[in-house]
Amino acid sequence: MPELPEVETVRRGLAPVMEGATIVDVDQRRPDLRFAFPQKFTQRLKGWRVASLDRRAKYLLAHITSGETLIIHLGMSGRVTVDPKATDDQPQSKTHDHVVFDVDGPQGRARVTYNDPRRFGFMDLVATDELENCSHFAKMGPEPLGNQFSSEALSEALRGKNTPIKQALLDQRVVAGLGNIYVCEALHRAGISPKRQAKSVIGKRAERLAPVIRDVLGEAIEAGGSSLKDFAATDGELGYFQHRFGVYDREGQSCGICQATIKKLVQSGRSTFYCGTCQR
DNA sequence: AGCCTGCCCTGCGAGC
DNA sequence: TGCTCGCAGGGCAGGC
Repeated sequence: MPELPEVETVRRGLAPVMEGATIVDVDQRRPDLRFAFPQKFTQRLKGWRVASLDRRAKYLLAHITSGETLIIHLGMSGRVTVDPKATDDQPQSKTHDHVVFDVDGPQGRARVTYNDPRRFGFMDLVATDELENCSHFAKMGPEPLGNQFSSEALSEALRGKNTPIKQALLDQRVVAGLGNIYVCEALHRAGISPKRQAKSVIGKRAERLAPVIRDVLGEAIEAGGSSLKDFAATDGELGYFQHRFGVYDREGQSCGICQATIKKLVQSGRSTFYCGTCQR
């Protein structure tokens, strides 16, 4: 599911109930998701407070007063919901509710539930001052909405890459947080073919692409993300950026820019949607 | 080192 | 109606 805008939408929904809240209880209902949970997962969380809620690329970060950071990755189908009214009496539990956090914060008690049918998601605990060097982030590229990201930084990261630009943008070392949807959308807006060699996206093309990546992500965050099958915000609200897709999942429909028919191809096993007329 | 493929897992829609 | 197949937003390991 979730690319950067969806994870940011989740972060914004969680922040009011999680930030400053004490983790009263953690119910870990299985030994693993995609990976095993870290050792003594629940014990390392219980009783501590969440200092702040953060995000890096597609990863949700809860900085804990113990000095560790809880890392949550939603994989493809992970979903986090908040039930502010939940009490200890008979919470209704759904299938694939794998972890339940009971928190007590400025806004009172709340139950935060992690649900993930495909279990491609995972959680980890890492020392907060080692976060940048941890395995998840050590090689990761710049945040596309941050100051480190620019057309110069982008063309530098793409320099010499003998791979289609579509695949290069999915590489989290080039820019962090893009997934299949927003790569397709950004390339369409920038008028760049997904098949173009990454190393040729320099100069004017990189100057078009970098700002467009920011725009697409920013607009998607404002729209509450894109809800295809599983994504929803923490309160169950659906995002609506999917209604603004220029190309994604629009094969056979007409391009909003030039009216040509949107095409689909498969690149390294993943669907690419594009306009063969205005993307060059 | 860079690049590619396959795979982890469940659910859902299309097609027969 | 009921099955089988292909495909899905991500990222890792193992191959070349």
